Amino acid sequence: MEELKDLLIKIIEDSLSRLNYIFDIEEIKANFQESDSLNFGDYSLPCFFLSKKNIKNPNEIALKLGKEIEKEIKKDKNLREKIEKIEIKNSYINFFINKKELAFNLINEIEKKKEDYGKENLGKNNKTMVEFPSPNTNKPLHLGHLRNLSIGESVSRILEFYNEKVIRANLYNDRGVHICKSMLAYQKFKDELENNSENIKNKKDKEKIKSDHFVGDLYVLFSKKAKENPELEKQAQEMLVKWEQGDKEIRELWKKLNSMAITGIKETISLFNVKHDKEYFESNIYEKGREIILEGLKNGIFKKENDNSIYIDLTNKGLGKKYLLRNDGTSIYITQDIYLSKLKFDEFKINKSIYVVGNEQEYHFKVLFSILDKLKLLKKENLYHLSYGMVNLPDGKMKSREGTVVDADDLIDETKELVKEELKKRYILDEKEIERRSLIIALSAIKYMLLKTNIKRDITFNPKESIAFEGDTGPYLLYSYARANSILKKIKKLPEFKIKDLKDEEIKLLLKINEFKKTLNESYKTLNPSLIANYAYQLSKIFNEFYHACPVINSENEDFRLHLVLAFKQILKISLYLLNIEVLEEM
RNA sequence: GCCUCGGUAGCUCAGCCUGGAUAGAGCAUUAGCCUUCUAAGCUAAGGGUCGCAGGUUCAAAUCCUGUCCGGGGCGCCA
Repeated sequence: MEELKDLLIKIIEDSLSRLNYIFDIEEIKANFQESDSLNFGDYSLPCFFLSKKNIKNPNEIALKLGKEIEKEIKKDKNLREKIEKIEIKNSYINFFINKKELAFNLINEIEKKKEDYGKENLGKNNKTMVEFPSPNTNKPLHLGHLRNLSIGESVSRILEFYNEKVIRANLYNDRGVHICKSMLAYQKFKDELENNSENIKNKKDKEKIKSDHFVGDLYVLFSKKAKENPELEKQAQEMLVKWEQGDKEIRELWKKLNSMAITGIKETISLFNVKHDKEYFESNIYEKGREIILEGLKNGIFKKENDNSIYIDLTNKGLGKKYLLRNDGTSIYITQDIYLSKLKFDEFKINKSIYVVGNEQEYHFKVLFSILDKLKLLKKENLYHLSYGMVNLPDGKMKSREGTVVDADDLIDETKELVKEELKKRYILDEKEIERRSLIIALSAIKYMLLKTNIKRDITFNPKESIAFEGDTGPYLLYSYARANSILKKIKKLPEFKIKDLKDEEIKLLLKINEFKKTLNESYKTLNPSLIANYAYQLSKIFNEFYHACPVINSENEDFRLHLVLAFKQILKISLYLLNIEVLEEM
């Protein structure tokens, strides 16, 4: 395609010369554009830029130049085959490429490469760690974590598709006052929690509360109690001190609750089809990093306050003053992060580190990366904060401590139940198959909902309007896939194909399939899965239009259309794989 | 106050980087289409000061400046 573009630009250049027009080659390149409208051709050249220099009406220029180009194209056999026609519309010269040749090449390439179609070696020298979703261990995952998981996994897959070696890492924030709150509630109000079902949010199965939900319920109960009795906050702080001193009883309780939380969290992560290669625990590293800070102090990168606390002055970078060690010598959050960032590179010999973390922490990462850079420990260009927007509720932010969160497990369960109803309405299936399909469909709905919005933007999720299954949704994509499959199931062996005249719907589908590589490349460069999500939807939409306009089986063009459907199916499958959405052969 | 992200149809969002021909989808509303490959589908209609004001340009939702509104951040919290 690129070659054709260059060829055309050359022709334009020659034609302009022959007509004695004044022009600038760079201007031609800048104005020459691709188009995705069937009416305006595949490429076009607006001629306004020639108007001033040549003191002529742009329409007139387009007309003359267009004719000259047409003559030129007719002379060249290669171009004659590739360019079907050119049209002049007002000040535009529109080029229509030969779709038959495109169709032939595209379909053959997809059938040859199959699930590897679109793969590139751009990232082959990269070993990249992607860290996500790094939860706190005092509560179960919520919808915000699911967005994080969706983005982290999808980005990992996109990187792998371009041949990067990816290490998926998760950092458990398993220590701190937040855990102590759950622990304190356990000591004081455990019985109350268990005897009063109103305190238990996950009511579906009271006998067997999921372990992380139990810890989370304790946390919510703590907050409730602490409102009435502020003394509790103080006690939680005291507990943290005891924890740090290694108090045996406290440590035992901590281990117990932590393990409950982490077990439950892992179940959810695994249900979401994500598997981590490495787990870090804050409790193991929270005291580390002090040596690095002291070293930096010696080198004059950090400064000491009168009270002995240590800080870095980043005022010249607009980041202000940031403390790194307290006056009692203890670490701060960022101190351990400096340590961990370096550890990742040392342990895994990676050369790129991606942090999938919400945009509320942008300042933190700017500071972190600046410090690592100044210390010459790591280079800024190898560190990337993949920042994404918050998931909000219609009345504002989700707050764990108040219990106003959309719980991940509950959402998956509830969505699954709705899918089951839909399935029962439509098809007769045994219970096991309903279970299997409903989970896949429910997850597709949730994942797609979370990935289709540009990652930079906040999402407003309305729990009252349950997750949709129609229109721009995950199930629509799965449905389109299953539809394509049901056509292909009808034939035993794929015939050879010839391409006759193409209908608009066939051309549109071809052109959209042809866009896949470009979209994928863009999403790799920008680490933005939403581009692929939107592409998958547009592709499916065009397929459904094709489906209605062009019968396949027993049609005159059956052979070609079968191959076209197969190509569509392949591209949609790859797209969905990159979004971590599993497909169903039958809906 | 400073930094940052956003403001496009009633609602949820594409498009903006890299300016181009009538601004696109979905939901919701209305009207159609299932003896033919899966109706979780398709077709059509209505619905727009692209926050506002300037500027650059032959051409601005897109670039620049200012401004208003909203989110987030600016802790020896994590």
